[in-house]
Amino acid sequence: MPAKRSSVAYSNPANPSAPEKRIEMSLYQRPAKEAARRLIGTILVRKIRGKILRGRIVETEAYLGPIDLASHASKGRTKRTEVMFALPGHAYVYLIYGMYDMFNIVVGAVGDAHAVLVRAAEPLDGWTENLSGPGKLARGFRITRADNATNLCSSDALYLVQGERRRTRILSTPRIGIDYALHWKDELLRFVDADSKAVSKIR
DNA sequence: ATGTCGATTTAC
DNA sequence: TAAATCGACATC
Repeated sequence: MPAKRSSVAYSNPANPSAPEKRIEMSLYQRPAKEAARRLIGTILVRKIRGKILRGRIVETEAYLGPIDLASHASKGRTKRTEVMFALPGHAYVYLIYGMYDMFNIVVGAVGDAHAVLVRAAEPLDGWTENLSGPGKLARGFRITRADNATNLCSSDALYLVQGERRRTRILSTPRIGIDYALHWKDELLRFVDADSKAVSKIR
């Protein structure tokens, strides 16, 4: 019997009877700058080894495809970047510095190669874990390259749901760790929840 | 086949 | 301030 594929999951401990609404393609189909901003405050859900890990996303960065010198897509369509060019709504996970996996969400239209790097989250449900920083976030959620190309709209193990509806002050800043990217290093493509203590760093 | 370097983290 | 650690990519 295959697992049920539904956009609704009943796993909100704060209110078990309240269905969580899955983030669907309509959000992922937006350009990276817009998607990155809208993803602040949403909840990342990971089901692994019979457990559910949840965290509220508080920091993201937008990567704008081939024209963006900070994006891997600027190197062209390769085996590694193929998912970015072909699969909006799917995960793009890659290894950096030989030891950290980076969790990205492919966004935009097919061929745009836009992506959003998820950089920090607040652990929920009493889960105590430092998720402030992209390497630590992926490690905490047990996300690895094995999760590359996962469909976030249909996977039962990795997906996003709507956060609690509330006003969230969002700040934009330059992106972190891309000083090599010429003028692109100054673009305001990093988004943070201005009131969260879980943001990886101030700037 | 070989050299360079990174969308980071941690320790000194 | 620098090491860790390895795969992607460019170049030879």
